[in-house]
Amino acid sequence: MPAVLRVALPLPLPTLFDYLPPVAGEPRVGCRVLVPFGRGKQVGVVVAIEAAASVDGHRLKQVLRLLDDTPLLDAELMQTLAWAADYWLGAPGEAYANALPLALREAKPLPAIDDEYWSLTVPGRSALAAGQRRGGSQRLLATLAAGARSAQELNEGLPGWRAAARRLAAGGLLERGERPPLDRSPAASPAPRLSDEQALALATVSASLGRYQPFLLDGVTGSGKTEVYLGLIEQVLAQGRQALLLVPEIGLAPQTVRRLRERLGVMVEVLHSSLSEGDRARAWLRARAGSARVILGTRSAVFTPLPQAGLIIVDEEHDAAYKQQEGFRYHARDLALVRGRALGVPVLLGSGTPSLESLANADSGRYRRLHLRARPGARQPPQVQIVDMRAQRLEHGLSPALLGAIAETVARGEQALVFRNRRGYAPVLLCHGCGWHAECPRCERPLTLHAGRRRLICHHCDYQQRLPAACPSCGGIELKPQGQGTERLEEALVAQFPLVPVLRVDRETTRRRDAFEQLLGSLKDDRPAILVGTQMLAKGHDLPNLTLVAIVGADEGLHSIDFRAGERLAQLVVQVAGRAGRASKPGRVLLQTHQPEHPLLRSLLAHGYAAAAREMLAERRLIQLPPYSHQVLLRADGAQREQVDAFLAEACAAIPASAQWQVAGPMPAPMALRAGRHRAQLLLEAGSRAALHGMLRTWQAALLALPSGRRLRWSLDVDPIDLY
DNA sequence: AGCACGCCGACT
DNA sequence: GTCGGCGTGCTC
Repeated sequence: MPAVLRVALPLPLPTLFDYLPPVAGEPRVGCRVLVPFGRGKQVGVVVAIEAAASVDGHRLKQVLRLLDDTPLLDAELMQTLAWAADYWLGAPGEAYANALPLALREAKPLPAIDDEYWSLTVPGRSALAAGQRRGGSQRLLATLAAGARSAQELNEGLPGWRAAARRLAAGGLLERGERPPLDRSPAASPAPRLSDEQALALATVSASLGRYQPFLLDGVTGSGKTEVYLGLIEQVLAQGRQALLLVPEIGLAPQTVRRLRERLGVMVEVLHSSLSEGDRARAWLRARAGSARVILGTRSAVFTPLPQAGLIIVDEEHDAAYKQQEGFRYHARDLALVRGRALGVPVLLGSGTPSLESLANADSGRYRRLHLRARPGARQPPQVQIVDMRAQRLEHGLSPALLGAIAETVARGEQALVFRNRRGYAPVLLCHGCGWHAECPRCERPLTLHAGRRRLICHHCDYQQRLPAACPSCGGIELKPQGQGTERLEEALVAQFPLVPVLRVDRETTRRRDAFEQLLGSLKDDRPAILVGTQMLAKGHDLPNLTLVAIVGADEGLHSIDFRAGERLAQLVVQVAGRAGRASKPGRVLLQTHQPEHPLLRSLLAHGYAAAAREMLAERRLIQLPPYSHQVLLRADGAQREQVDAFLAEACAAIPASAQWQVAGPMPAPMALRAGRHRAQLLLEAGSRAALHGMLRTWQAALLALPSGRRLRWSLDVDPIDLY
């Protein structure tokens, strides 16, 4: 009886496809196959080998070609991917498509696993010694004289080296190789002395190596989490095993890579979206081969094969960047835990401001908790103080108390950071003549004034228009910016402190690749400066001379409909505040607010994040919100409101009645109109995850069958992290 | 998702 | 009389 191959194809379809085995080769589960599909061809992954097809035999086509002799995806990854597709309601093929780098989803031979290495030839050495070359060629020769380098290393250290390499290789001065030469063995630098808390955390996780155990490492920025990670990775390497380190965004990666390389003395593979597809594939394959020992990456790196897994670390586990917000809506932190269980390795979640989900898991005993409270180097926690904005005479949104504190700081030769989570000049442009304000025609939300570019821009859909000279409604010229964005704060601070450099850090000022790095790099030294910026400033570079952090207008989110607004605000405040003060210089944090008596702020400032989180958890438990209930959100958007409403009404009717779940909505989305499309949603909540999950696939199938769903866009989000 | 098939409007 | 709009259905 001929076997049938069940194949996952990279399409957003809820089904797998059956094929007859190829003429040649022995396909196994986890192998890629090239198959005919419709009029074209697709690369799929063999998910199962069955005795009988699930469709009529005459519809079966034959696999064109087996692409892998041995499975590209091992049993653990196959199992985890199937679990993930099921849990997050993904199309089966989409999970595989997310796991495989693009270059591995083509019907081509696997790229060579060894990196490209360049070294000097004997004539090359003579040429260097004779000083025959200049400029880029000379620099490249000098670099390689110290030992062969990989293309990756040269990219980092010598931009534009490739043209020089081509010239020199043509002259026989250089030679290109494929495998690491033997003379490369970067010496590991010694570990610093650990604090008692660090040593305890290290020993506790270390005792669990070799089996699954989740840990929540609670430690603010600067508390030495990274040293704990490094110590553990060192032990994992010593056991001949691999370590996977996930970070929320790659902006944090360059410094982390450098630190890992210097400390561990091994190559660190970096996997992230801005890598070239070839490099991504090579890194992925090296992990699969086991030659990559330490893998550092963002969300999608959670799919890296780990045949000799020893440890998985998720840094800044509370960060929303771990949740994919489109297509296959998986959560990399949650998936890391699933993989840890399947691989039988500990999973270490680190954060100074853990998510309420993780805190609840620690409370219930599912995670073991580790604390890093003391700051090494006897660093004092910053002193946080509320500035009541009511009844204050404001200077462009800055209170006298705040300006005074900045003045004192720069007078001492130190640096101040003004944090405002809103870019542009002003969030609203208002006509004092008639009350008209500039609004986005496609979102019906106020347009943000960007004074430098003389434009009004919608921050939701990027609609832009020129700044009107007069009110389009009454013709008056009393158009007044309302509220403050970073651009306006910068202007106000420049006017107020003409002798101090004021640097603005937001998407506008850092559009160039490494402008951000450069900007922050220039603040390393001991001169006074004032930084103004958005979220981008919340993490990243260590600024030793920064002693004052002023948070402006962060409390606006407290009125949001999203029940996670408070949690996010608390995390943001703590992360931003953590940037103040280093070693010898104590830090100070000012929180300027209209709601000084708000319970969350009071609790946060009086007792810290842990206490505030505890109160928020108690509240969530009381009103049965996550993590004490489970949610699935059906979002829909379409050109006409009626379409959207009709679809959601039918979707709602398709939910079987049960006491095990509750339905909220259909209701308009918090942004009911965005980029000209009407948006609405339906929320499903349940106390039991299993009960909820039991009905989801059936419901999804019912939704797919609804004709009203075909003319609009809709998606199901399991465990949504925001309600937008 | 991509692509074909299939019936109704403004054009060389 | 056609070219082409996107609604509908299918892909093993």
